Amino acid sequence: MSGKRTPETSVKTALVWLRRDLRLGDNPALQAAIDTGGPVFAVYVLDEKRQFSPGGAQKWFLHHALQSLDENLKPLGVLLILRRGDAGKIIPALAAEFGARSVFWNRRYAEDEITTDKKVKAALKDAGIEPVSFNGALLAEPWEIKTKSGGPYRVYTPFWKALRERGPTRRECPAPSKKLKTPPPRVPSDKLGDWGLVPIKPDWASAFGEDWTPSEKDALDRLDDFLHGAINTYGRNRNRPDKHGTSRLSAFLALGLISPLTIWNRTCAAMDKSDVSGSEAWKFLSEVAWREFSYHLLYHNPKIPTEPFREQFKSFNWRSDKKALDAWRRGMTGVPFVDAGMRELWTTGWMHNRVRMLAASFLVKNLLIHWREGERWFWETLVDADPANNVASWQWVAGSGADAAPYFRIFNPVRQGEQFDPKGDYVRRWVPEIASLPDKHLHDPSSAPQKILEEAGVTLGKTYPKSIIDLGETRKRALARYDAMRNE
DNA sequence: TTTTGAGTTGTTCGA
DNA sequence: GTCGAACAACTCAAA
Repeated sequence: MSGKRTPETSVKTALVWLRRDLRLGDNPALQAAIDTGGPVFAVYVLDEKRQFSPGGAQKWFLHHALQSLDENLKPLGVLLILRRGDAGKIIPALAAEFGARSVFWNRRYAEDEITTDKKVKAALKDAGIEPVSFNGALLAEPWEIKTKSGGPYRVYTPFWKALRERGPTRRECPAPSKKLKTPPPRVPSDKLGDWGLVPIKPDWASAFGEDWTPSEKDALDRLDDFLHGAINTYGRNRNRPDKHGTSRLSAFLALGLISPLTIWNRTCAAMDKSDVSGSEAWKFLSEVAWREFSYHLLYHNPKIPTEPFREQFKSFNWRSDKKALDAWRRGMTGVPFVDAGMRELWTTGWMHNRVRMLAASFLVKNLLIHWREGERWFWETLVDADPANNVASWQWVAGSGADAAPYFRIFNPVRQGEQFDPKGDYVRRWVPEIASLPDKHLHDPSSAPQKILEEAGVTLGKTYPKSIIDLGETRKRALARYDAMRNE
């Protein structure tokens, strides 16, 4: 080593460890690091061995988000350092190398993440470096919302009522704008391009760029657009995959390019100016609150990423069926609404929420395949994969989750299609091989007379798969298996 | 302690 | 086509 990288001892160097909070605005850890007045290093560590390390699709998003973050940090004089490996070792080592007085981060809530953070905390303390953590990810942290008897909520509606009454438990902090007085010295960083986050061959993310511009600015623009448009029809159109009825902010929330508090505050401001219908806006915020509820569940029930929330589901008799699982993943089940969703997911890294529910229901109820298989696939293919949301939502659909729907509520993808994609625009877009079928038969090609199939150029089993299961029979089978579990 | 009302997102069947 | 009931019981949260 040629000399010390350590800055003057009179200057307090700060390190901010960024994770799923890749933004400047409303970032308490970054703000605190900058407020120290000394040089600031920002570090992102990629550790693919960890449970909630971004999956394939999210890596694409991450690549662009880091690029954009770096561009935003530069004018402030904050250096973004990229490292790969065990954060438990890398962060304390870097802090020591920089002669940092403090390390700042925003808290995480999954058991595996908490374990890593505790390890880092202990190592820093041993080295005489101060670890400082903040709430940067939630409106209220899991220990801040309690039932009257002091425990965590296990049902959404009373949780939402309590959260709404309490409101966010911290203030939004503005994006830093002043250039730092003492920029930190240059430090080696991994090259983002070397991480291989963006697929090359095959380039399955080729179409992602049409839907996503992963930057903080794009997140704020999306929110702004939403608050000037779709929010006023949110209640009606949020369930319509054939329309642009949602905010499409999930991917930005998942990697923290925007905070839920910023969403909350700007939505409330739009309501106050009475530009926006209150009932529609509250409906939107209640969806943001579902994310909060999932985080609270995950924190208070650390085993739910792998174990059923409801104990009795431990004995549920899942099927294993590689062929069916594969057909589901590829969007080749022969059930148009399910296939449309699974193809949208593969092509764009995102799937409309209504379709997520019925595609998930199809896997766990009609096919009786374990929700963890679905959870794994979604983790790999969603740009918005979120440790809490993904797990809690899959368990909800499977019936093993908190506040689960009664088991007898089994989605029928044909009925759902008729209801939420009535003109078939969504299915025709993603399943073009049956696009010429008339509306009446589009969601259930097997119902079409041979003549109509021929006219539409559809040969079931050839140009488009025959449905791999009978919806009615598999529904009965699922109910029977649920009964068997209950009677054990 | 006991009681009471309620619980994101559905489907089918029969009148 | 439309409507209400049945589908199961159980657990949660608050009074």
